[in-house]
Amino acid sequence: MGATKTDQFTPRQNRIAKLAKAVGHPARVAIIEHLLKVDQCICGDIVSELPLAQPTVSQHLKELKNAGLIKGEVEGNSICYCLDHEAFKALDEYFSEVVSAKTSAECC
Amino acid sequence: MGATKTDQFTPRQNRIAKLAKAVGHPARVAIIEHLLKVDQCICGDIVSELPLAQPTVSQHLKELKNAGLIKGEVEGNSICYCLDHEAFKALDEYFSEVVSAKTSAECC
DNA sequence: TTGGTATATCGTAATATTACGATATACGGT
DNA sequence: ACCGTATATCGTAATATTACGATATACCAA
Repeated sequence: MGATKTDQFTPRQNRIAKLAKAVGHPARVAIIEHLLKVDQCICGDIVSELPLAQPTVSQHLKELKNAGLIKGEVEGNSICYCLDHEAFKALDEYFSEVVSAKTSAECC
Repeated sequence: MGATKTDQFTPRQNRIAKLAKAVGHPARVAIIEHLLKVDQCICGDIVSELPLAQPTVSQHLKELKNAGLIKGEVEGNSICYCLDHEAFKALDEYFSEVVSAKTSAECC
């Protein structure tokens, strides 16, 4: 026990969960924020922006990439990562749906 | 080591991460979906909708509540939980911002 | 008050995540 | 070829999450 029963849920549920999970760490939120701020692909400098050691940052980047939130490759002596717009759009659409489906029932 | 360094990040980063993390499990996405579908507070029946045992579902509900995504209380022999609209709005706004901040730089 | 039903909590095993030192890899400059 | 810089991977310790059986709690109905 302990492992998530991925196969028991729908592909959509798993996809949203995977994307949201990747956003579910402040370091990764900070990385996303930084990618937005520099308004272009990261070419170095991520580590110095975060209060974490270099291997830890690398690991977070790997998870963001694995979840499909960022894309890019290492280019020579620096990395070139940027946000994957499609993934964020999927999240945006999901939460828009939830918000707009607001029910009239407010018993709590 | 191993614990998230929460105090090293901004409150906003931590808040978004906390909310997103709570969505980051397919069982919890399924619970949210169910809450939307029944279009009202849950009055029983969550366990039978999910492929998980009752204590596990209860634990997931606790986490959703702890993160602020749902609110409600136990009422007699059934629970009365519903989505906390504000929390989802916060997520919606966050991802809208990210999506709309799409940069022209697309080097990857 | 006893029994049935519904949810929560406890305890705990299996697994996953987080963090980082040490080390590997890869490129650019000299 | 060698060095400095930048990123990735390995190994591993600390912690968190996930899942569920057993049990507790709370309510309603008869």
